[in-house]
Amino acid sequence: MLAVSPLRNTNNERESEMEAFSMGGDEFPDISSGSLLDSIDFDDLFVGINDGDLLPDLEMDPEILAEFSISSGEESEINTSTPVSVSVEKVDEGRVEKSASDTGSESSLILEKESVSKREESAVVNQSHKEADKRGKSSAQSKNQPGKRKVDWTPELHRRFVQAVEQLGVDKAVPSRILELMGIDCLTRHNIASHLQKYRSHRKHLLAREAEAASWSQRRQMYGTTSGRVGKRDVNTWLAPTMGFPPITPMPHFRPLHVWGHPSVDQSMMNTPPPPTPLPAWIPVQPPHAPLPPAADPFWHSHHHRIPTPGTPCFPPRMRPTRFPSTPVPGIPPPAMYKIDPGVGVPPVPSGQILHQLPLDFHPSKESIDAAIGDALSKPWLPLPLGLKPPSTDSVMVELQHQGISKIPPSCA
DNA sequence: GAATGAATAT
DNA sequence: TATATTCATT
Repeated sequence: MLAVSPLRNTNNERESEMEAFSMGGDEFPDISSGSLLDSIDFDDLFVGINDGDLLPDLEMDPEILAEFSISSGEESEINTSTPVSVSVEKVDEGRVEKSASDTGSESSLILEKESVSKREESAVVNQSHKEADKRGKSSAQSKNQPGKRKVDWTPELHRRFVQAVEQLGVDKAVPSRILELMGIDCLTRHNIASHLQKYRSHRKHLLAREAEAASWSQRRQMYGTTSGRVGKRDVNTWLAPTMGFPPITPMPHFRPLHVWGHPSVDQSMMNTPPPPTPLPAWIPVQPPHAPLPPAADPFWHSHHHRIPTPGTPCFPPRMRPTRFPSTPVPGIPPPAMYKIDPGVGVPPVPSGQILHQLPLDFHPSKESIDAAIGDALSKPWLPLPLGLKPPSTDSVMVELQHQGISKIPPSCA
């Protein structure tokens, strides 16, 4: 069972950038435990990603979402020292072939679809048709030769990266060690260094914003604004997800789950209410002072995440939304809106919180919407947040319109 | 010489 | 924008 710590929304980002999200409890495995990461079923965090049926507009096959790609100008090769299934895609003049998988016969896609709970790690190497230059080296040696390969940091690869960084400690994580822990031979220290640079940069950014949020919190207290309630309606007291970027401090007794396989989150984020931020106009039916969806981590907006990545909030599987009319937004086709009736066992999601964006046709049948929503809600871990992008014509926004919600359903325990 | 990380290039 | 590459530093 997950105990939910005081959860607060940190929606203070004006840049549509994912901030932090977390839920957790003291019943998570201790952070100091070496088996912590192993104890987490990361696939639960990615529920929904592999729902190919709901994701018709992916620019790549759903299975690749959990894979990483490396573009190469020549052959591809992956050697893994860890039990990571590796799928190698060769792309040669439009021809794509899967050439390897630890399943021996099935692609990781199939495995992921068939077994949601099974942790599937896979890698994809995409090879471009650029001029090969082996320079007399073996394929392993020539991997990632300058200008030859480009590592595509997919969620899965990033998760492994984060896992390694956390294992080492953010301050002690250096490329060589990270590479070692990741156990993906097709990566080079330079690849890691580059990504680490970005990772640290983002971490620094988060720290700065956290300080800003803390400042806002102080101001709100000074001005007597009660956090968590505006008027008669509760607003967000729940912390938005922290995407795959670094926990700032260890949390020995608080193990929030969040996306990207991040097993931990900065505790300071857990107690920092966001500054009031104007809601984007495209979000219909927003109550006054309703919180924004959590600002998105850059990874959320990468090409891998054109669909929402599952976050931590969870809903009772039995919950079903009911439709309600949406408020038209000039210039933006009104998304199909659903409300989720207030009920017991729903996490403290704020009113107005976007819960799920379903890449459906804009005018799908009621049945298909209901089926899609129902499918989403049936998952113990609902994907969220959905970023701040306006609903596209092929998406359906699901928005929580009610609340009065205070406890975690047993399904999340 | 290798590793690192920041700056810069692509 | 994301990643690769360069370069100064250790």
